[in-house]
Amino acid sequence: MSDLHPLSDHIGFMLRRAQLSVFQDFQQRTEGFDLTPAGYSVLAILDRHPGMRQNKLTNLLALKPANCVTLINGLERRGLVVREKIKVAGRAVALSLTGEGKTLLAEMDIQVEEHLSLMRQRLGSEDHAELLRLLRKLVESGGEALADDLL
Amino acid sequence: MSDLHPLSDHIGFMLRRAQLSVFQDFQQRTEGFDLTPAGYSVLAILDRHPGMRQNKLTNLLALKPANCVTLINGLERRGLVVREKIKVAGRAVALSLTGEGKTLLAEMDIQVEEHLSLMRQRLGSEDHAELLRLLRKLVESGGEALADDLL
DNA sequence: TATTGTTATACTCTATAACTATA
DNA sequence: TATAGTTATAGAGTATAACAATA
Repeated sequence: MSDLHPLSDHIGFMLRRAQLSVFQDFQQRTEGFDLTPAGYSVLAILDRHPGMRQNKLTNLLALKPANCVTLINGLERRGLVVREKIKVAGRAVALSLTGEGKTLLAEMDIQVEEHLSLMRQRLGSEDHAELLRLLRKLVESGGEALADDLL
Repeated sequence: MSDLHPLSDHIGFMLRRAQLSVFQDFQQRTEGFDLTPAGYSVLAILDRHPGMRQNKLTNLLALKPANCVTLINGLERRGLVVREKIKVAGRAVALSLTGEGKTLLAEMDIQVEEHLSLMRQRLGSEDHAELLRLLRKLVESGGEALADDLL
């Protein structure tokens, strides 16, 4: 097992390298949509869970609240997302996609699906599924809930 | 398969989450050494491959040359690494650890081994090996050579 | 003169603390 | 007054282009 690269069995290093490779393909394919992976994530989540609070979104994406604000501001300014005040606690806000947001997401999803396809192709279907399983296991074993109490 | 988190089968998203989790543990355990994961990587590689050129290091770590300079500057200023001019081509430089660099690395490696142990424990030995294999496969299938022509 | 390294700089991401608004 | 969000700001990480030094 290659002692060639002394870091090739450091999980953190390999995760970084893998992420680099995957993000690069993602970004190339979604050029022109002017959405970072993070921005895309927001749209993708709000599409399936409209009315989600910023709070919750922050947890699901593992962002800091302050940075989430900036992210949403940008999406709102572009008319992709709306904030609606709700009466639950404090300053709470419900987030949803606008029609424009849904449209953009749908268009972008075509590219994203191709991206996911290529990743699956690069690994082979079986290994691809296995990798996802292992990543979930790693994250969850670290005490991070992936889906938390989603609702 | 949880449609709970709409992104849990996006490889890029999961890689980010996993890296977050792994790096967090790495950083906690190596607090006090005042070395980022990148800085550690440099020491670890130079320890096993003394005399390596900056050039090559840049490739192995997937850094930009300009950023590698800054990184090495810091390590050199701290007396952990030395640059020696060599006569190959252009401005070429050979990098090596100083005694101090070796000492620091050795101390840090104790913590790093504990970190790697925990990761192995979190996944189980078998899954841990499997994850490494899949990450390597993913990176290499992306056209990135992990060990290149290392020498 | 091609190769390698360096400088300067800017942009994005992430992190922290202090502040605001509302049930 | 606890909760949710916001502002301001600083630091790390990463990217690009133009430049310098040497075989």
